[in-house]
Amino acid sequence: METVELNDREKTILRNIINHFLETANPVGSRNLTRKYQLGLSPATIRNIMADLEEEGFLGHPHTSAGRVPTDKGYRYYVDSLMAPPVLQKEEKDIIRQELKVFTDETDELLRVTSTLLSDITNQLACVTYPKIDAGILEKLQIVQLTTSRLLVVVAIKLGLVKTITLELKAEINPNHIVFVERLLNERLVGLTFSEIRKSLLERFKDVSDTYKPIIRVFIDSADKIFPEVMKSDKAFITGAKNILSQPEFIDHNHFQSIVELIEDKNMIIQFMDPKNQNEDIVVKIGTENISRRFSDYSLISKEYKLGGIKGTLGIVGPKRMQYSKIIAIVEYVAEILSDYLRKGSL
Amino acid sequence: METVELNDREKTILRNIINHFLETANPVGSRNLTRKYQLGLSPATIRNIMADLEEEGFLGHPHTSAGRVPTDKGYRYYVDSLMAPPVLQKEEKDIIRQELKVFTDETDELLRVTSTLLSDITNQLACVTYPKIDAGILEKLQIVQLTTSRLLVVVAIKLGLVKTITLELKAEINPNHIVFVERLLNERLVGLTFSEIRKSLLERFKDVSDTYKPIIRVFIDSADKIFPEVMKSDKAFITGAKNILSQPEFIDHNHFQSIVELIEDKNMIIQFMDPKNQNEDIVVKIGTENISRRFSDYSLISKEYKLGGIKGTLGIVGPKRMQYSKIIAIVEYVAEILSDYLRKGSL
DNA sequence: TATTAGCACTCTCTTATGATAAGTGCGAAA
DNA sequence: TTTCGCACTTATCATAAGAGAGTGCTAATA
Repeated sequence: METVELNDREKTILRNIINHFLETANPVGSRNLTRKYQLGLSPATIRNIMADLEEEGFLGHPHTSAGRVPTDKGYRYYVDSLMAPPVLQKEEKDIIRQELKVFTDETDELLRVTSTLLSDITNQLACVTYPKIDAGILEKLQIVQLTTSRLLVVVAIKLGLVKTITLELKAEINPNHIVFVERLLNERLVGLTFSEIRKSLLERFKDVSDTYKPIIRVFIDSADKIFPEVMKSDKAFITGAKNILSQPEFIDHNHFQSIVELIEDKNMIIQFMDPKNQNEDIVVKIGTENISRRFSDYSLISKEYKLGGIKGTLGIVGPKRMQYSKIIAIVEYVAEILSDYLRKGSL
Repeated sequence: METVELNDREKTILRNIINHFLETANPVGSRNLTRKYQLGLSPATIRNIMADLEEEGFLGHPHTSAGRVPTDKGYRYYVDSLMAPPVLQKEEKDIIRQELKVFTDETDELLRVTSTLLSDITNQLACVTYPKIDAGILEKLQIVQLTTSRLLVVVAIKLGLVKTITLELKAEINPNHIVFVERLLNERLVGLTFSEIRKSLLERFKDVSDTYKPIIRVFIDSADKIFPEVMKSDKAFITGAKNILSQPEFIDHNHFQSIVELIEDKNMIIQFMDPKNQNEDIVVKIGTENISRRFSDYSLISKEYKLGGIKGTLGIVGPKRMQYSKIIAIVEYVAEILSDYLRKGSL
């Protein structure tokens, strides 16, 4: 795709068209545009420019005699070069900071609140994934014996996250053995990342004497559960369906239903937000820029949040027609605050 | 409300009308009825009977010249006296039992799978609440020290459920104190139900020496979190929105949206299924029989499942037009299997 | 007396029709 | 290069007409 240089007048027109469309959701015509913005140009001139912009692929027609609508390329250009820079007012920042000052030590609750906040203030479908503890470093492992054959394993990750798993054993267990195994596991695994542990677990405990073999065996077999890639099978919080559904693009029944399916099948969105596609910066994917065909009518704005080496993703999904500038600013700020909170906060 | 006795012919007609409506979702007319069922009666006669049934309040008209539609009273009579008895085929039972044989020790996962199963086979919105551990008996309490000022409390309930909570302390803690406090808590609380503990906690630890007071204090302050009424704040699994939304009664946009709000605000449904309104038997609430105005267009079928003294609720919500007989049988059987599983199973 | 036939009437749903409004594209004028 | 004027296109809305399904009532029938 060749890069086309737009002159100032074209830029202004394109910016106005998109701004107008973002507000009204109606295809914007030349007449309408001159009435709303003082451009010192007649509708006919605007039409000529519009025709040029359409030629270049920034605009489209729903049908011959409708107004113009931005294409994905148009949105992209808008986000990159035309829109107002994404900044938040001090008051808006204050609100976000306030809302996230929840009293909770539960990761669950914190992430849920974050997601709700994000969906409420952006009016979009929000998603906050669990942090990928894959890169987390094991700080301490403790075993609590629940019954003669059931163990609760407490896994503490550096910097504050805690995870618990119950293990079922076939035979009864000698409490003394547990103490020994616990010490052994700690001696050999503390300081390693989860992914290192999963890879090398078998190797590291080859030498264990037959007395403790059965117990160690269970740990090795359950390694994927105890030291998983992500924190939970139910890997994300998704909120705000009602926001997105009340938008005018969803008068259509099919769209409606596809969104509902999306919400119920969290995996779709989670994949969509896969941190693999994520770097330090905020990610904005517009329409067909998304890998999956199913999302070609939506835009995604997401950002990584992190705590040391442990990363998660948060963001929003919505119709392509959205207030990019404002929402980008919000997503960025929420990610920042959440990272701060995880670093300093009680969690 | 006076009880009206219907004669056999009226019963047959009413049953046929409702059965037909359940299938087609269209108001059923006299002509249509004679064509489908061999009744040995002319449309005119049927019309007379229909008029009688409408007089008694079992049927209604959407408008003057439409066919008849069951009223809530009609459905109620149908469920109580007309429909085929709710029984499942052996194969159907087998499928349910198979599906619930998931390999998991996590309560979360089990309940989620149950909810998914329920919504899939009933084609309705399914809900499975967390068990009310209020009546659960404390079996054992263990404290794991995560850092100098953070504790993980492991609460084991008789019969297999486990709950963990993290506590944040203001001051640093002496590990020896923890061992002492743990013993003390166990000595005085094991064997009591959660609700007993919450009520009497303060009283029971009045005499504790000043050395341990601060730690005990934290436990007393967090009693509602450690020994809560329900297992989790996020108290239920709700699945199957797409099923319910694909039904013909949801062509209407408003209905659509209200359902989506419902799914996001789990509290509504949970209250709706409140075990207080629940006894041993299956509960069927039709339309306006529901307390909340918001549910007057829906029917609820729910049943308690239990494990010793600990009870939860599971069930479905859907449009009043549903296959009552089949769904009642399914809900009943799933509750039974889940109770069995919780009693005998690995959980 | 219970049942049926016949008929006028009502309401919804679909399709056709025409008018209106918003917008485009293009040739010609400024 | 910009603007004007004009023919043309398309969506939207309201209205009208006709078909289809069903009811309610009266009169005839078994």
